Amino acid sequence: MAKTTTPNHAGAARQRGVTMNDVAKRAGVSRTAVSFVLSNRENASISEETRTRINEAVQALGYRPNAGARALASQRSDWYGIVTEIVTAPFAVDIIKGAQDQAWLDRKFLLIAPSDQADAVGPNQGLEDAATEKLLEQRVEGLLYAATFHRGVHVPETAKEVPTVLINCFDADGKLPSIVPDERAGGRTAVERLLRAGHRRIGVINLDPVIPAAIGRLEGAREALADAGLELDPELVVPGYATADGGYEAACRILDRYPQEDRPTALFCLNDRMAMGAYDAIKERGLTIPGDIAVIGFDNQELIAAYLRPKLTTVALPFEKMGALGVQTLAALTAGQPIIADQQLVGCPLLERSSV
Amino acid sequence: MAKTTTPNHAGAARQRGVTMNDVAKRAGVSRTAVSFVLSNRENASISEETRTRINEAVQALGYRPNAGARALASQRSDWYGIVTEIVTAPFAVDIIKGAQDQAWLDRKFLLIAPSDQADAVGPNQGLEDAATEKLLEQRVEGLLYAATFHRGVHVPETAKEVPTVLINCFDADGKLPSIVPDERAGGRTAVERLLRAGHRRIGVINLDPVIPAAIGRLEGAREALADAGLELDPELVVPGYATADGGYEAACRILDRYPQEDRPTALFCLNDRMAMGAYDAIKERGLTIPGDIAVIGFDNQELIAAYLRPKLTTVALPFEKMGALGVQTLAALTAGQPIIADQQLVGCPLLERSSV
DNA sequence: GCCAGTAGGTAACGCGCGTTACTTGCGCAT
DNA sequence: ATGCGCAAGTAACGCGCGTTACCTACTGGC
Repeated sequence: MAKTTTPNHAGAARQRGVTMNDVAKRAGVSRTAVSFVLSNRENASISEETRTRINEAVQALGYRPNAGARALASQRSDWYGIVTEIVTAPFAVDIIKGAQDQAWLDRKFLLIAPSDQADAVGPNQGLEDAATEKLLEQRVEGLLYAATFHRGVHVPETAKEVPTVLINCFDADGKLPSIVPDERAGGRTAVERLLRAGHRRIGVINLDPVIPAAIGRLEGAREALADAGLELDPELVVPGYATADGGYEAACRILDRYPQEDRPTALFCLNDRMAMGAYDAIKERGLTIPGDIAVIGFDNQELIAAYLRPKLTTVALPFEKMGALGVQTLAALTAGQPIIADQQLVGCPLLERSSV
Repeated sequence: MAKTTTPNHAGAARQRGVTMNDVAKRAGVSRTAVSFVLSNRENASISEETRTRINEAVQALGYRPNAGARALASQRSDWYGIVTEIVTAPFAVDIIKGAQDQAWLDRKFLLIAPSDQADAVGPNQGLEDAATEKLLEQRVEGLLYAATFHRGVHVPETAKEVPTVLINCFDADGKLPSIVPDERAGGRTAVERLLRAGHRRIGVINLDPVIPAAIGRLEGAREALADAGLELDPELVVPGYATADGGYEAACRILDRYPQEDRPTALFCLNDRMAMGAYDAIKERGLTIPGDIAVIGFDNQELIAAYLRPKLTTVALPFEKMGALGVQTLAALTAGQPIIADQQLVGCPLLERSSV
């Protein structure tokens, strides 16, 4: 039996990688000692001298722990998974940033799985299942679901094997904890800002009235007006498609409907894209912003709000903070701690620019 | 010694997960047989009957393979890693989408690591190193580096232990393969479009002249003009900051400098943000787009280009395609295949809208 | 009646590491 | 001299799985 004893694809360029055994051998100690040093075990007793010898060996060999093996042995992966449509509809990409930053701080790794891979044609649900499945195969310790816009969603059944938190959406049928923007407070903030600038007659360019964003923001607007002893005039609330064109048309309707003295002096646009269209309508009529008409938006879509002329004052959706809070909640959940509430609301800060 | 023999955090909710052994036991076969069935080994001989019995057991128990253990045993992780600043500067997020889609098709998983974590304060380089290190600990089979804008970069030394491909950037000092947009051809495309519409006198709103995007796009513009027997008038090339304001100012300068009959009839803005500002300058002067002045942009920043009024005709940066090509190149590299070229150029398609 | 060949499996090793139980040497009080 | 306690380690098991080498019918050809 004169077989060569190199079962591993030995000739190839891929070197086997240095293991703990190599380090141990070089330092003249047992592998266990190396493991103790590398994982900083308090109680285990290793002399300062061998400790440094081991560390030197690690340096010299360029040893790098194998995360997979570590996960296998320790029964914990240090991974969270996030399944999201954001990768393909990047509007709310800051959620990922916030989540990732927070995960990094916690020494966790965030696995990002897209929820709408065109792997197989079919109803979207199946594809989310595939993404979830893939993440569970990686033995993630917790799952995050993130949506591009605030709405109710259905989460695959399999997800419930592991702690799960929803971000910018909520569980339409179950009891999963979620993190969503405080739309109502945001709407209030926007209108209060306009009132503070002296406006009494405020037009509202509304979104599709059934979505949570529209419901909440409008409710907040109503509250702010009520606090000032005013009522929201239903005639001044006009709906539009959530686009620049939609905003343009809605603004035209609202501006052309009244004689100058009855015309609203401010417009609350329920998102920045519509505000962008409203700008055009206002400028077309020879009116100035904010001199003749003040405009306030919502969402803080940087690419629009910061580049419009004049720059758009708007209420920001706290994507990054929601992402971070999602990871924090997940950490609490996996640690077995009770969570604060089923649904956590995150405030929407006002961003002052130049349109009010 | 009446110790309880449950070393695992047994009381907790976290069940141990069903393993291959469980499946084997339930199907009344050896674990090896299960492994053979699950990995679809061609040569191994398993009767059709036991095969279905095993599959039934898998279903019944809800068995899910442990990716980490599989990676450990098979010495291949099926992971690629991508290091990128895109997560925090989402302009080019489509690179991730393209890469991820392609990875998914290849049954690979893409680990996304942000390159600018504020983990420790210090020069950016160190942080990229940390991200790279973390990915290598996961034993990724290949590395991708993606930048938000086309430029030269320095890649951490450690990255070179594994096949590496750069996307939307290139190795400033070494020989790593890269995927970048064909800026020159894109510039040519833009100007050819304007020429085709009959324009002879074309103003160019330039970026910082030293960056690859500016150099390439301008060179392409020059070529297109030369093909038509024209020369690029240096006076008509005005630089500006890469913002809406910068575009506004540059457009003002260019529009106010000439009497009407000498005024350029078209503006080639080297990015869409500047085009956005140019729109304002044009409209302010009572001119129409594209009637009096045609405008063409570059980058195809959806949020701007598709929402400007009129919608902006522009040349798109092929982010998604570059991401996909990056993964394909990586696949070739890890398979030991030779790659096509050190630097692959990807074409920039024209997106016709309404501003020309 | 015997051997070769094949279908249908199984035992056992190793991947790299965490962890527990155990061993060894040594100083010190009795 | 003996026993005790502690510092400083080490041997060995198991995590879940891929893989190789082997084993046991059973069939067919001569």
